[in-house]
Amino acid sequence: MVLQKRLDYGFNGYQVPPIPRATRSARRRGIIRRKANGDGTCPFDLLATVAGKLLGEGESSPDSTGSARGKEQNAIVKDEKIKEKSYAEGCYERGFFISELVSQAPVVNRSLSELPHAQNDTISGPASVTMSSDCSEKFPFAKQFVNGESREEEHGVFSSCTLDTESDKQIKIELSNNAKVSTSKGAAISSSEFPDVWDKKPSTLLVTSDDSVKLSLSPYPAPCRSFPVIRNDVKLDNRDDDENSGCTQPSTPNKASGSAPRVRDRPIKKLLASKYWEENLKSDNEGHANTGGKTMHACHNRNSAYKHQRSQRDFPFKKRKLFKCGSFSNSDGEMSTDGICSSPTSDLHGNASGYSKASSGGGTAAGTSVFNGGRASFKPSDSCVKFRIKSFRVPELFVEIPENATVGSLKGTVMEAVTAILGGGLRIGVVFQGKKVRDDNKTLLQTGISHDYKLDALGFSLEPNPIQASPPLGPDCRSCVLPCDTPQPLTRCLSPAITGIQQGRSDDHTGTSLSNFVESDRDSAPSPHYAALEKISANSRALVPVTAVNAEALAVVPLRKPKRSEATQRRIRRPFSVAEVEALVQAVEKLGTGRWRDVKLRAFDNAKHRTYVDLKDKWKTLVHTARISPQQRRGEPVPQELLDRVLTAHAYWSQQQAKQQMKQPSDTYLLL
DNA sequence: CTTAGGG
DNA sequence: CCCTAAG
Repeated sequence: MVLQKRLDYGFNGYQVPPIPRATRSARRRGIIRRKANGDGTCPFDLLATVAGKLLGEGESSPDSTGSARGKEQNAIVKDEKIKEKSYAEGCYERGFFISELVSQAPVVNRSLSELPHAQNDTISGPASVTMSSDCSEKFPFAKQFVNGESREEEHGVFSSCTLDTESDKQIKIELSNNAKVSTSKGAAISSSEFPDVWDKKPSTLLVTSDDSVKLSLSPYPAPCRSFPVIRNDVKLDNRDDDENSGCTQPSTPNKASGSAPRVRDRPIKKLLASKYWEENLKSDNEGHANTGGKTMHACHNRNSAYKHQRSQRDFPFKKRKLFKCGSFSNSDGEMSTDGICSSPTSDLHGNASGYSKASSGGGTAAGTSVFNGGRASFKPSDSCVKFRIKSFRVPELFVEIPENATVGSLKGTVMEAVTAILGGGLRIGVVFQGKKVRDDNKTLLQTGISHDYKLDALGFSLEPNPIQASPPLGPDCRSCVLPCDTPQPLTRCLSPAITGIQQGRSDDHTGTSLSNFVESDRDSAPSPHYAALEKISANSRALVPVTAVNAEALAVVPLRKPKRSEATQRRIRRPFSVAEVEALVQAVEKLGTGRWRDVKLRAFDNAKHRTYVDLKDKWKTLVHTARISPQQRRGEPVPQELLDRVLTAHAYWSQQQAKQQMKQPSDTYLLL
């Protein structure tokens, strides 16, 4: 048995890098453009699989004339803004795809079952995948929560993971220190429940069926303290008898898990799932140079989020240490996840030091078997680092679709895009102490990621697959991975984007600004407003201590209104090309300075992004450029010949203007 | 809305 | 490029 220390990290969210925005014209054409995804070797494959299923079979498939959307189908969105908005607010909601996925439970089930089973691995403990969605929410996009737990004795990969789209969507990951890096990456997907909080009010519905898995939603009673969010867990179980795949109605709210339809936890499933992911991750990660990470933010709120699509381009993500686990020392191999690692509370309070010592000695046996029981797992002795992924935001997608397309097709298209991304577009990057950890085979301990380390130095990033990576941001964007600061101020943990999302409903300002932001983006063209993004990224805290995610945070965070507000995004800089300069010079030579509107019409009528003010400014800079030494000039060199003409024309028209000036005054004078 | 200029 | 005053 191997003693392991576990680490728990909380992820607040991921931000996915935006995909280059299509030009306006392109947008008009209405075609979706998204990057093809690479191979599906990412942790999200599972999701992708599900999504794929959806697309293929689900009613929700895009083009399908889904009955559900009947009303909407005929609706045609004519206004670009509207379209974007809808995308932004609707389609992109992660709730959207996730919920969709969930609804397709059967698929999930299948995926899991299909996962290769590692023979060597021993799995113990609960292996159940829990998905929950909260129907209570009006939000069309149900929130889903997926919780999977798996355990591997020998490797102790990760215990469990939770994917929650709830307002606080989070994914929690637990790893043992011995876990390999790759594992950790994979782990991101799994999470465990927090005993304390969650268990208290387990309203879990189990849904199962052979082919289909059903989801039930029952809101999790809001945790008293730490988790403000309400969760509903649905567990998926394979039942032969159950053929129905539909989603169970949320009606049965709180059945205790026990009483519930019965949950057969199949450790195997979980394990498989985890393994599956892990493997994918490994393969994916290996050999790939890490390119600029992109971060994905999860959208917490229905509304908000998507206004920032552009910004999604990079997403840094951060993590924080929930609480100091350091005290735990560990344990052996336990992988029991739930108990120990999961619940922040317990860790924080009681277990810590005491256990560690005690257990470290001989905990082996316990560790292994622990898992079966489920609760038993509570061995405090492990030192773990907890991760909590608060949410995922879908990376910016480009969608162009004909105006006469149906809403259904739009949805489908978006789904497709999302699926593609999940399927192969992302990789997980680990950054520790400012360096990317490329060696997937190192253990966390070897890497230095241990419970007693400052997790602040650890960061995760979602990176686009090189293949489909979106260009926009430079390869090196520091902003991609941001380590979290100290866990202290919860408020600080929330990035504007996230915050906005979370509070979107309540905070009008935020919403507005976000939307505006988007709008401006649109106008501006190709490149995203990086600056804005960067800002957001910088401030955002993808990872947050689990404890952090609470009411406190939620309650507090009045989003600070973006000062200049994203709404007023600066237009992107677009250097004038030599050709443009040529056209400008020619026009000015003919029309003179002072008639910028005419110049615009004459030479730049087609360049919507060039306003007459821009032309005037450019002329101003050209004159300046022409007067300085070539060595002092920057940017694309302008042929001297043009600069000479600039000076000549400028001199000429200045003279003309002067003449006019002279005349006027004189006339006036004369009049007087 | 255009110009003109400063920032 | 932005912002603004001024026409």
